[in-house]
Amino acid sequence: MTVRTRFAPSPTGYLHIGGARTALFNYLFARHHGGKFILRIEDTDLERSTEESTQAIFDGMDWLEMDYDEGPFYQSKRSDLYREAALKLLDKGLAYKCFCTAKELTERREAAMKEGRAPRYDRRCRDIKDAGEQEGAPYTVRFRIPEGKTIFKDLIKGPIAIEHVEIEDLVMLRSDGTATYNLTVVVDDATMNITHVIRGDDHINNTPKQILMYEALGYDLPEFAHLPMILGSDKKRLSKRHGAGSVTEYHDLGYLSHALINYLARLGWSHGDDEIFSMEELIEKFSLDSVGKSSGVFNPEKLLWLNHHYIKTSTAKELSADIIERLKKTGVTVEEGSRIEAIIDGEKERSKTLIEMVEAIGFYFKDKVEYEEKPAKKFLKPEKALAPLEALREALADIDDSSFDATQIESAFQGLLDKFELKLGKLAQPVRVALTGTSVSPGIFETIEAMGKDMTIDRLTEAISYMKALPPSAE
RNA sequence: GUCCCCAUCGUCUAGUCUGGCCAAGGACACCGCCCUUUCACGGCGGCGACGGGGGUUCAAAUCCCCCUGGGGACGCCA
Repeated sequence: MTVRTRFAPSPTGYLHIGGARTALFNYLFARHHGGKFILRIEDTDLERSTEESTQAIFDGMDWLEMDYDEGPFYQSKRSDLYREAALKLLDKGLAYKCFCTAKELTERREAAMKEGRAPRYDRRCRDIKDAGEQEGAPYTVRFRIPEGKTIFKDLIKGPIAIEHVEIEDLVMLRSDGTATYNLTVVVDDATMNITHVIRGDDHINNTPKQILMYEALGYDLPEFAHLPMILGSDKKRLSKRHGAGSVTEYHDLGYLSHALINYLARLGWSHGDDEIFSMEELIEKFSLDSVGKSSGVFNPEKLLWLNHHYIKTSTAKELSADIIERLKKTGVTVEEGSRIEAIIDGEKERSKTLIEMVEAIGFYFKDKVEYEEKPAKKFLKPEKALAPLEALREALADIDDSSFDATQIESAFQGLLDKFELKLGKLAQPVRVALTGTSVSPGIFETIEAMGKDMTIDRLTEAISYMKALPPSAE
């Protein structure tokens, strides 16, 4: 039997961290077993479902590169199927009509809560004989929960038993005739031949209800696997409060999609002491046996570390399109090619996000350098830096345009160090400030190479003028 | 309130099923040192946990029970 899993979000918001991990585990499990992964949009709640949310979910799936084999299916287009199933149960006496109004139910529930009783439906319409009298009145269809208890073996949590007295006779069809979640899920998972239902453990309590419905409808049961929740740093269920909500927001924040994938995979699942996994490795190694039972706290620091790791190990070529796009948004137009790649290579090891990288390389594209106050004051001192910088400008000008590379630049530096009897740091820092405006940048030779001869000389000239214009120092 | 689930460093986790190899390993974060033209990267080291109590056993992080703590569910939401 081929494995078939599904991700079934309701389009009432974007694809968030928790949903993305559920999708990922379904995806990995299906791929690992050479099965199918299906996307289903659970949009039976017309009030809250929106097209924007549906699109946001697609965007998230796309960004994370989780491709699905079938779907997207929309529950809103399958209402006949659900209705048919509900009517069948009604016919067989496994479901019944309930004439209680929503208002009555809410009142009773609140009263029960207040008195410390279980806020469960009291089954008052279960056996009414005079249903005929109610003819014409709106009603819902409720599933008749039988006596006994349900035990199922969860692939992650192990055996779980729930007494039926704890389960209420749930509404399957609303008074407007539309189906509710527990019915749609069962009908869809059964008719789509889902073999493994992998979802958040907030659904554990729904599982016995659904198993009972599978049985009532005569369907074969799938396997169930309930994933532990992801919590925020306050140990509360993860929400927007804890940082970015939508996964695509992480793209905007400069994260690589694979960093998020790797992070999400390791939150709740492990493979010995390994931390870094390519998608291929995840597919190869993923197993529900290695999924933990306890909930995990979302740790942005570790995500950041992974992001940094993947930036470091990406090639400049791989990053360049994204970086160029981001530069464009800051008003800088750059062509693809070796120059931007050299710039990216210089910055890869020190940028934890692509946003940081764009900020860090901004100096290459500005018309004029803006000196930060502290470094300028410290390093652009005429009495120390003026002569070396002037000499450097000449030495660099002497290098042939075609061989203006780090090696040539380094030997130009070396000549000056000997002449002025300076250590490299004493020369590199003033140069760095002159070129970048800050005291922090990649290696100075690489920076000069990436900047190019003309711009380097222009900026050295600017720094020289700047120092000359300075009032005489008291030192 | 009732039911369900869970419990190893601050966090993610290995180890738990199949008790001894665990005076508990790795990773993130943090701290220190080294490398060094700055910042990073990297290297080395440090800090730091089996929630508590009872059992079972020659032996318990590992098995059992209770307590505590945390999470979840109880909708004409999904």
